Amino acid sequence: MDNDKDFENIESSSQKTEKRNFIRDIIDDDLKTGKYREVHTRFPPEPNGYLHIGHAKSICLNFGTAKDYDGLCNLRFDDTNPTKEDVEYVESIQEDIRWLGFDWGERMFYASDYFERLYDYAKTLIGAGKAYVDDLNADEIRRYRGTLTEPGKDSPCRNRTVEENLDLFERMRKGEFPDGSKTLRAKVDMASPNINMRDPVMYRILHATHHRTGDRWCIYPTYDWAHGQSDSIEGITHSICTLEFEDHRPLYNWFIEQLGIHHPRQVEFARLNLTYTVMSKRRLLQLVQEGHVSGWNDPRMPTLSGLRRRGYTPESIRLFADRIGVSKADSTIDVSVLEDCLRTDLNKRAARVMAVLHPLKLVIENYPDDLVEKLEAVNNPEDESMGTRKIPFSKTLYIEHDDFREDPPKKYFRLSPGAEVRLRYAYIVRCTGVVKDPNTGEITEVRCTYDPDTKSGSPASSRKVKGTIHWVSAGHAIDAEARVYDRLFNVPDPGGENWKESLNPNSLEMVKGCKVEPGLVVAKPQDRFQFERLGYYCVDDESKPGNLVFNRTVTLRDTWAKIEGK
RNA sequence: UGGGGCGUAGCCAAGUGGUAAGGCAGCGGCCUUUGGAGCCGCCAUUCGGAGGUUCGAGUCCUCCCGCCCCAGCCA
Repeated sequence: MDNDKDFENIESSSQKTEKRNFIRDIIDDDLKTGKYREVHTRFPPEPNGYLHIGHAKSICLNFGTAKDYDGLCNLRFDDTNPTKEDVEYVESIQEDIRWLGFDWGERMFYASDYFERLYDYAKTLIGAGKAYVDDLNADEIRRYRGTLTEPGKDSPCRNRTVEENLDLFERMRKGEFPDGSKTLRAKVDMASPNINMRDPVMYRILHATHHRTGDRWCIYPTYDWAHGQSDSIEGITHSICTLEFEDHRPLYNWFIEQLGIHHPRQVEFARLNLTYTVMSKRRLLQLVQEGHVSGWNDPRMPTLSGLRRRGYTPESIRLFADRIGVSKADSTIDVSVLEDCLRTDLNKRAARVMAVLHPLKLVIENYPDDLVEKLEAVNNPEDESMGTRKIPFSKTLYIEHDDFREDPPKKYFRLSPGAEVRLRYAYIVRCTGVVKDPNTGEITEVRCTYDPDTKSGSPASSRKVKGTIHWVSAGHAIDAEARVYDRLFNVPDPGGENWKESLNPNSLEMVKGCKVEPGLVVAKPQDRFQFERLGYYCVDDESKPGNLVFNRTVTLRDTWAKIEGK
């Protein structure tokens, strides 16, 4: 409930007034004509991998649409292939959907719940002369299938009697035949221009242990056979799926019609593609297995667990799903859309804090040696209710290395010899010089003087200076590590066979020796902050008291980088 | 070249015969103790192309072009 409220607050204006898309048009029509009386959808993942942002689009669509129409959405695991599936995945999938903010109530199902029923349905089809046991092996089936331009030809087994088919099918179930030696096929049309109708396989023999049914079965339904009937059994009204299943729809309809059971309506939409990443399970699995990333939840991964660890919020992902819309046109969304959704959300709720990633010592020559002032800082200028805090200020500070240039370019508003800058929430200082390492020439310290009249909040503080920089007090700051993430790939579309060549070698920079304001001692994993002027960071799961680790979630919009880049 | 889909701005996307919403990106400006945020403005005489119907076409018709998917006992 809270989530919904927050979410609505994010997107205030025009966009959220009404979500329009072709699927809602279809539903409106079905409701109006009385084809269906309510809306019942389902999200049907195969538990063979972790969910990614593309699944999030589907989850938001299925759960979101059902909710908006006061309908229901089931979670169903399409677990028809025991050789690829695992409980590890069914657990992570549930966790990710819940985290995203959706709830399937008591309606969590498995296709394997229906194995017995599917078996009976199959016998019904056999009895009606609409399915047969085939002795052809995989290779032979492929050859008999024909090609895109030539029709297939009938299997020699196609005209077995009902009795023989029934007998053989029962013996398949009993385990009398080895893997791959027989299949049950639907008897449709080997000459159909739609290859999916050329007697598709319904059951294959697989002596494999299933993560739920164990060794009870040695024949398993194919997806094509199981999916539509599972939807039907659950009373699904709208089976929303991706485009590649569009030409399977005639087959699914055929099964349903032969069986005379509840007929869901399948609607297909275009799957999500995002720039600078890959989305296929095969490739994601490869990234994990070959060690290009640390795991499924590596913060650079487009998986929900990766995005979560990176610091993405469920609200930002739901907003994203809303903004990109749904259509049937193949599309690739610019990752900046996702990033903007995140900033929109975090800007309103992340507490501001000062952190220096690359510390450079700044000494205020005319500041008393032992004085420590507690200065008041605003926690979030976007939300007054988040209050203020006190931060210590002293003679020796750390500033960002980037915020000082000995030889500043034009329009550089930060510190340089002779220049004045505002120290955020503190004083205006003027740079008086630098101290260099006599051997390396490296700047080890910046010297400055401060103007005591310009303390933040005092009347004279209204004096304008061009720049404001962040800082921490050297004697009070605590150490931290920052993991600065960048896009996983160097190119917008890492497609083709050589996709791994465009992996970004600099997608992770470990920055040790960061200095952060003392209040952060209490930060716990998943806490999110805005490091002022730098970006949004969240505490990593590996972070421990005394060994703080922050992940950079996303940078702030950086106008200066843009100017300097030109 | 069989079948199924899809083409509206750099990227998405509304639009349902009445004169091209919105978002992201980009570009100007205002404002600012975050080069953040916010605010204002600009950004499609035209909807893949060509014909046709109509007083009127992104929407209807015809032809053409381009892109995606399908020949797993994967999903």
